[in-house]
Amino acid sequence: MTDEARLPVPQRLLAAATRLFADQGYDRTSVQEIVEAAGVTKGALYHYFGSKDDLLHEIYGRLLRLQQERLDAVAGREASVESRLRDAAADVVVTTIDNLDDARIFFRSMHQLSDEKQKQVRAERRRYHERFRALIEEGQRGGVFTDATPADLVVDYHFGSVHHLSSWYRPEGPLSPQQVADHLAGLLLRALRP
Amino acid sequence: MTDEARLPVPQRLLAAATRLFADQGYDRTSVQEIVEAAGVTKGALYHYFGSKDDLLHEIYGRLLRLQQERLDAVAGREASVESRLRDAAADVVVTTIDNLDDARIFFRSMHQLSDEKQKQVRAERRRYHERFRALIEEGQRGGVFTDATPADLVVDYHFGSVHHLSSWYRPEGPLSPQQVADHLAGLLLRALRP
Amino acid sequence: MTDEARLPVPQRLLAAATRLFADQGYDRTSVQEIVEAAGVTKGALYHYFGSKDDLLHEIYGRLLRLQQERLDAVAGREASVESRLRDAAADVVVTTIDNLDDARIFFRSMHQLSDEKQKQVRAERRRYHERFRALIEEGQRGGVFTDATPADLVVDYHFGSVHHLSSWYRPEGPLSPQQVADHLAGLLLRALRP
Amino acid sequence: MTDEARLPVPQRLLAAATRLFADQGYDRTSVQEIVEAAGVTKGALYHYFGSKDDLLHEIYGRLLRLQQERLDAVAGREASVESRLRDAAADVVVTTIDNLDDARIFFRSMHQLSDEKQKQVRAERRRYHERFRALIEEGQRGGVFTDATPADLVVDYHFGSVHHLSSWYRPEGPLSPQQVADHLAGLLLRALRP
DNA sequence: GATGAATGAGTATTCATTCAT
DNA sequence: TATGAATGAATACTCATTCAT
Repeated sequence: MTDEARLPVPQRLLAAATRLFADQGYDRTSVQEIVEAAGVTKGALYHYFGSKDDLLHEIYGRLLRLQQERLDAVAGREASVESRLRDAAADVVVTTIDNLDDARIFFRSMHQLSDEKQKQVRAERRRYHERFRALIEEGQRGGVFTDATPADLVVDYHFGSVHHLSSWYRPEGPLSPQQVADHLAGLLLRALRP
Repeated sequence: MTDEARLPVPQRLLAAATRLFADQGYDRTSVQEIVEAAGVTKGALYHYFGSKDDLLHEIYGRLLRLQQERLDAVAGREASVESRLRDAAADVVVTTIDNLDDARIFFRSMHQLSDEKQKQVRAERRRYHERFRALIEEGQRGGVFTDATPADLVVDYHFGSVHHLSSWYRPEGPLSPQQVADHLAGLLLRALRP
Repeated sequence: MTDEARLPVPQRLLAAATRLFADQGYDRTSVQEIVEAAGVTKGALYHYFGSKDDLLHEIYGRLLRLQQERLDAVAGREASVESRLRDAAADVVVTTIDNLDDARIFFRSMHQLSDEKQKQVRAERRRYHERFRALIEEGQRGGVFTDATPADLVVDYHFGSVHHLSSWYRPEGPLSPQQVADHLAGLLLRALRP
Repeated sequence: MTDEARLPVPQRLLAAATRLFADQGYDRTSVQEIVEAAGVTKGALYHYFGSKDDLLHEIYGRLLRLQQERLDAVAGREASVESRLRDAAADVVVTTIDNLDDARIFFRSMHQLSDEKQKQVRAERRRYHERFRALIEEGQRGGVFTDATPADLVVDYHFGSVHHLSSWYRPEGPLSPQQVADHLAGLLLRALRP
């Protein structure tokens, strides 16, 4: 609170909204609660954001941009496809856990965005999905991964487990984010062995 | 509609609520919409259900009971642990797809249940989780599955992909429910190879 | 108030809205003021009326129907065209004064109706206008009225003065509604002398 | 727009406000819309005008001063009272049509002025009304106009039709402003024939 | 069993105005 | 002169639930 209180108003609003949306869900969080938590008035919120929906969209955008950047970096590296896929699979787990509030909102409240913004988000997610799938297909073509399962399905298999993290992962649990990431990447790579 | 119109009132309400909750989400669906879709009045709804929350809880219960029964049946069969796990993993995929509206509600609206009912649901899900985990541990102890990854994490890995089905599976897509189930069970079993 | 308090809720709301819209204008009157004046809650208002706009529309409809009926009756009588026009011209003045609140709302707030409802009202007013114009044209064809001025313009001339009544007429003034009506009808008829 | 963009800021604001008030009504037009249309900021508006109300008052003042000047000029001419009344009656029609946006605002939004400013405007209109009435009374005393109708009522009769212009006159219609003016003045003069 | 009128607390959003810069 | 962030009160409308019939 004392930390956040020093931030500029828009960031303060975004931080408050993120916490509340993650805890209570988008529909259950009122604009009034957000502005109270941020220590500003409604007028200030609507000065910076066009609507409650805009806040949600901005939270999505933040996480999407972060993960897309990291995937692009990892996938573009000079290394074996196995190594790149393992790193990509593990990295998305770590960054999801590091931004667990954002992730929880992402998977729980996406369908509460306006139709128009939902379309936009879906397009960005598709780009992410396709980049990831390309890695798998590269390995399948090279024979280092089995092609027993269509690459699309493999992507959905892995991302299901990433989404699910926000349902069960607790920071106070026995496994560090990196350990969880290594395990989940390991499962994926083993499932792809020819 | 003509089918549903013949059902007894409580079932008609449940069917209408399921469709609407799946399409719009729990919070976005008003009691008025439900009773209109079911062709009854508010008084009738409150005659059979104590609250809007009760409807949601009943929808959960229906799916949970179904999947628990099927898991118990499969896990109790006389067969190798590999065969039983493969069947259990595939079965939950098929029944999830067969009840995709219920599943969508399950994963999207659970946190909108009252705290008390949420606790109850969580307890039932834990029972399901534990039964599934026991199968994996059995295989690990017998050496037919690797124990590189803790059984708990494996369960979460698989159930992540099951939850995720309601985000991407479309009946009009190229894969039948059984085909998807076989692929996902295959991935799980391959990941568990020693 | 004691009178109105006994009326059914919808009429009570309409009476309260009429008084307030006439006094303060549509935009300056809040739904809260209306329900307080009617002694009910907002929920009750929205139970009977879909929107604030609906109240306004209903007030219009009431006056329009009344005046259309009376014009049709007068114009359809067996009498000279001069006599029928004089009666019609005077009658609309009297009923406007008798419903001065409705009339004030009519001329001051029509453009605050939703576009869709405005269209509807305009169509109904056109019907009224045309019936009135037909009387004038009948007299012009028969030579009892001059055709120096197009009938359309004559109708607008007269209705201008009718609309204007709500700006200046005061019940406590020196002229009774009937006296005002006779004078205004007299002016019209004199202006139409060949 | 390019024309207006060159005007000094206060005139630009007044021009934008006039257009918007005429189109949407005073209450439906926000200060934000006005400053955006004028290409300035809120601070600038409040630098030149004390309030939104002031803009409306200034628009009134502009039209009132114009019409008062013209009436004084016409009424003071050396000519028969018939000729002066005809010219005055026609002139107010032409200047109303030439400033139809102002006129629309005048008749539609006057009651949205603050009480104090409304009083001021009413006093100025009364002066106008009285000057016009004096012409009619002059003709009645001289026997060139009938005194069958009180002069006050005759003024209201004519001004009703002037107010009404903003409801029906369209520049693209068949009659020019001068033609409409001649017709309406003709009706008035015929109605006053002894 | 079932109705539907009524409640009352809640929702997101708008807006004229102020004021430190 | 002019900015634009911020206020605070108001706005129309929604909704789960109750209850007399």
